[in-house]
Amino acid sequence: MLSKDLVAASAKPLILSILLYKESYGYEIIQTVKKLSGGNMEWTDGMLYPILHRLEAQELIEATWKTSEEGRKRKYYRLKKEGKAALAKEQKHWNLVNSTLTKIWEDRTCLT
Amino acid sequence: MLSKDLVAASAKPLILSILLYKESYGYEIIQTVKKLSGGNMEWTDGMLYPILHRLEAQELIEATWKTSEEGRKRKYYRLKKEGKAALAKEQKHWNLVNSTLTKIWEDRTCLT
DNA sequence: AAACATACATAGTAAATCTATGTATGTCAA
DNA sequence: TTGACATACATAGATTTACTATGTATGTTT
Repeated sequence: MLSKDLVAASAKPLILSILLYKESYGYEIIQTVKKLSGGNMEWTDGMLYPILHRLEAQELIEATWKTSEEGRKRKYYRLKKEGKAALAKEQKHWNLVNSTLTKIWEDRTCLT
Repeated sequence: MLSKDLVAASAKPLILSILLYKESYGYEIIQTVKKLSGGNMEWTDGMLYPILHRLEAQELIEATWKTSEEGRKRKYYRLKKEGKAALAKEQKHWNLVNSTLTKIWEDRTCLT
């Protein structure tokens, strides 16, 4: 089970990344994350929806209600311009931390 | 400025990694992290000490007071066996999330 | 002797989280 | 046709967490 902290740190970049290439809605995002992670990340809807609402409040994404052919209503989220910029920043930060960790994991002499 | 979440998620693996190869103490750990990250990660002592205390309570690290040649007292932390195992787990989890993000960043077709 | 760097500690406020719960509807098998 | 299950979204509020602000102490430099 992934730590709370790691889930928290990766949720925002993951969601924004998923929405970068196509609109999606809560339920589908959960499935996408599960699939992408090889079944290791299993988000609950109760944790995702508040995050989506927050990202929407921050104007990084925006929502539209649509009705699918089967008649089911879904709230589709789309990445806004500000969201794209935020994603770039998230990506930069993640890579910074990742390279710091990688450095120490691959080369112990970096500590001296 | 790195997000709170990212700092939280990386603090534990970073500290354990630093202690894997040599004993260290709070003040020095802060400097090591700063140096390793190219100046991008600047931890405050107020956030680090509670984490060290927690890791100690979890028996992942253990502390010994020592007096340096200049007469200054320092609390040196050392990685315990359980800490090594915990680090391996942290590393595995981090890499899992990292590869999920990397996958989506490098290959948009993975979403389809 | 003042300023600064080194070194550790924690109370308590401030904030975030996400579990538990609720609503609603479509599909399919028995 | 009804019960089970999957789909789909929402949020109050208890619980947990984080870390700022503050305090102590001492060595070094100017």
